[in-house]
Amino acid sequence: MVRSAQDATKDVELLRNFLNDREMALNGRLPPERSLCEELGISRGKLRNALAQLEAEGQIWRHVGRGTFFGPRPVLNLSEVEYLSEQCRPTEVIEARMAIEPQMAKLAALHGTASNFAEMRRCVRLCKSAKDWRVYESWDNNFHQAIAAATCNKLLISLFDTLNIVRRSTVWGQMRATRLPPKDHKSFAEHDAIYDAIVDRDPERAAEAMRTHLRSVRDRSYKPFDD
Amino acid sequence: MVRSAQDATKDVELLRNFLNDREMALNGRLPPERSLCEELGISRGKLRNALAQLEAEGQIWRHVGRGTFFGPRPVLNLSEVEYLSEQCRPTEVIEARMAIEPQMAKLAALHGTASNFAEMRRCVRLCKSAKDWRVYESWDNNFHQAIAAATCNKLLISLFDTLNIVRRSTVWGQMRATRLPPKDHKSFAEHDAIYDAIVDRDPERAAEAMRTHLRSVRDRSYKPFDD
DNA sequence: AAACAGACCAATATCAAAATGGTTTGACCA
DNA sequence: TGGTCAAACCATTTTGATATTGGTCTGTTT
Repeated sequence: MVRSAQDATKDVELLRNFLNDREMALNGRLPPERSLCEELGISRGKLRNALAQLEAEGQIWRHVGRGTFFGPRPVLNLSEVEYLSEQCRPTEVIEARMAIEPQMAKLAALHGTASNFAEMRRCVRLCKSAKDWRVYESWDNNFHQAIAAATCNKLLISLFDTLNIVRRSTVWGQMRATRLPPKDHKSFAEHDAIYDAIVDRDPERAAEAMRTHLRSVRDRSYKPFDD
Repeated sequence: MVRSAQDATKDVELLRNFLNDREMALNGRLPPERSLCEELGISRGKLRNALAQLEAEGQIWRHVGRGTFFGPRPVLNLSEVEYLSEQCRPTEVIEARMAIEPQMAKLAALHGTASNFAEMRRCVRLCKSAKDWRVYESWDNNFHQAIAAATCNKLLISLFDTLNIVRRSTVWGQMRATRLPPKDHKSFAEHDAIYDAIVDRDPERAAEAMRTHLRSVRDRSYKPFDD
């Protein structure tokens, strides 16, 4: 027993030294198991035991067909938004929106440019004049996207894009109760409030207006299920 | 002149009718241009002009090699984090973290489970005992990821993953000034504060502790450039 | 009983060929 | 002269067959 345990730790150290000598880069790929076990002079079973320990420590991660990689964790984000859409309940989506979009409105008020504001104004206007739910949703979507663009932060814009795709694919098909959006749709005033606060360069008011808008959207969409 | 303008709008209407008759699904793919122009009985040039107008309206989007798709906007998120990493300056990354992570801490305090807390405690402990910067960063990363997991929101977790990947790839290689992390590293107390607030189920305090931590990280990392 | 080598499996990468949106060219026509 | 059209060409992406890779099982050996 002691003998085999010593051997196991010995194999792990052999592997550790190999990684240190090679000065593996982050996310660098290790040689395939079949090559590596030969290179280290140990059997594939021994090698796999050592790899398993390093994986448990979070030093490497493995994936069938791809290989073994040096790094702290497997990359969970699959970019398969369809997968996310299936996994996410609508309440999760609205929760994520309420966590992120007010902050984006805040940054939009701080960093937005004149052309950002013009685009937002255009979206608000076309949203009001929409004669079809599908067109309305399109410009409502463009409005929120314009706010994201106004943050002037490419990373935030990208994150919002994925959030937005998931939102659209979960909400799509809902809201067919009425054929046309009403003239006095509640969102119109809320859009105006968000727009005004951002143009006034008032971050806190912009965030609060966005929260109010999202609360309204949430209550309008999920009230049937809540009560 | 009037004649050609009329023809142009006529082509657009022809295309609109085609889409309505087919009842295109969201993100549905249109036939290839070469087939569609034949099917509609117009030249490819005319078809492309009509498609261009619909694209300007945000009704469709096109991509070389992929096709023409029905939907409000091109899908910007390429999931190519490497691209984002090149496009994003470090200040954008820290800005995005300060926008999102405090909200996640808040939700973690609301929704976290006992096993989430245990994982967070483990990360904090192993972070303190790290004898190497790389190991320290690994457990610091795991700690923030545990907070994301505690939100119990798959969408937020996924968004945080991409944010995190970009962060790691831009920050990687920095911070080689000292060989080992100091025993009294400032982040240790900050991690404790975040962990305590979350376990105490105090959302506002958790968010504030996270903001403090991120401010500290930002000042420590980018002070050389700011002054 | 444990370790090993080989074979097999499912998932992924790889690479050439086909497909697709975008552009240019030259002929044709009003 | 200005516009239209068809064909060719380009860069990018998809597709499909093949090779590669981590994970697993089996029979043999020690």
